[in-house]
Amino acid sequence: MFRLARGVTVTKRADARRNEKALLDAAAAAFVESGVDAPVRDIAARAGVGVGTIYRHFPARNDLIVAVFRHQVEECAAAGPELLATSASPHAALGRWIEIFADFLVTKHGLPEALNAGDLHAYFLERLVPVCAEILDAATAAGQIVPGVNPVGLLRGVGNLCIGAGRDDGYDARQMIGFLVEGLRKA
Amino acid sequence: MFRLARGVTVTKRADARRNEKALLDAAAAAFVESGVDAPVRDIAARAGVGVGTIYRHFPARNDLIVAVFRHQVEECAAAGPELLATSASPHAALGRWIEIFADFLVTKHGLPEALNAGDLHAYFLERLVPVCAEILDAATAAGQIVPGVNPVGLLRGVGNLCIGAGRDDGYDARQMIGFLVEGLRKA
DNA sequence: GAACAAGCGGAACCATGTTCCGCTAGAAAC
DNA sequence: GTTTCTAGCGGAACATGGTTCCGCTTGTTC
Repeated sequence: MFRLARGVTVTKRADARRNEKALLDAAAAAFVESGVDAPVRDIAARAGVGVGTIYRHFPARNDLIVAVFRHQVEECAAAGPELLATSASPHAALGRWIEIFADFLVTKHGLPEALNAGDLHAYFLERLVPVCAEILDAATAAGQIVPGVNPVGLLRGVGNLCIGAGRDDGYDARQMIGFLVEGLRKA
Repeated sequence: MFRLARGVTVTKRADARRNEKALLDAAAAAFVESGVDAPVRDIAARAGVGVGTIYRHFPARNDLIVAVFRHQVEECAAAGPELLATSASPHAALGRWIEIFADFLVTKHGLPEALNAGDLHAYFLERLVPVCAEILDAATAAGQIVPGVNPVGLLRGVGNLCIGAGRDDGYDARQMIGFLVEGLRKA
């Protein structure tokens, strides 16, 4: 993998690279079809590889999940500063950003649940907390929300509220999230 | 079990009654110690019975959970009308009742998660939704909260917010629930 | 084309919920 | 007290899911 003598080769073997791509594609498809709970074996079969191959590329199931959604998390993170710059007010930016975050979660069957169980947090929160903090700071500075709102707490709260959205019982995650954001307002 | 001829006997066998009690006690203890995810086998061992016995008394794991917490759910349900009668305002009653509900969930390791997964809903929600609806109606009628808040949605939202409380990362479920209830207020 | 190890496949392992069935032992009948 | 019947029991066995392991394959280099 890391051939350092005689012409610094740092490339993986061709088949390994191919398999990793195939796995990401297969996982993405499986997640859409069966949710992020799709069994490892199914994903492996879909990609035409053995389970061992999954675990070589992604040491745990969660790592595969993170890899599949990394791009979208990145986009969500990028939306933060942009909204802050273009919105009518920091509180409006906050509301809109949370909406984007929630839309991302709500459309991924089983992701919100998984976020709580596994240690997906590591990456998802690490990437998004600073963005959330920035918006929160701006809104606080503008006197639009109560002081002392913890970005980690807010993100986890919103994530939790997304759980079970999409089952047709009378639960509207977006409405609840709306109430939560509204409740942040300074009285 | 149901001997109807010759002197209507409707009692279970003595050992069966004893085992059911032992199971409830064992489960309660296991839930406190390891959360509601405590393996069925552990509970059986604790009660000194085989797993088969659990499944005869409680057809599914969830039924055991419901049985263990039924009493506390009942208490929570009873608190509703009482609070409505004694609180300064319907919105205050709502806040306090939600607090009681949340306290119940937060102190039961893994219960909020389980509420979403299994079909625990059946009983928990069935019992609590009408109570919540009554308080909500009173608060709406008093013009203290926005109209159209769905009791099922609110209860599930609060339940979701309780997930992961008690892990010492910076998540404060009660704070988030406070924001949510505050967000219900009529602007 | 020989040699080496990166990489592979999938059987095997572990943990969990649930089912099944042969045996045990309450309790009614005498 | 004994017999008889069956409710009820224990726990092996099955299903499903994540993860590990190891002998074999094959890409890559010389």
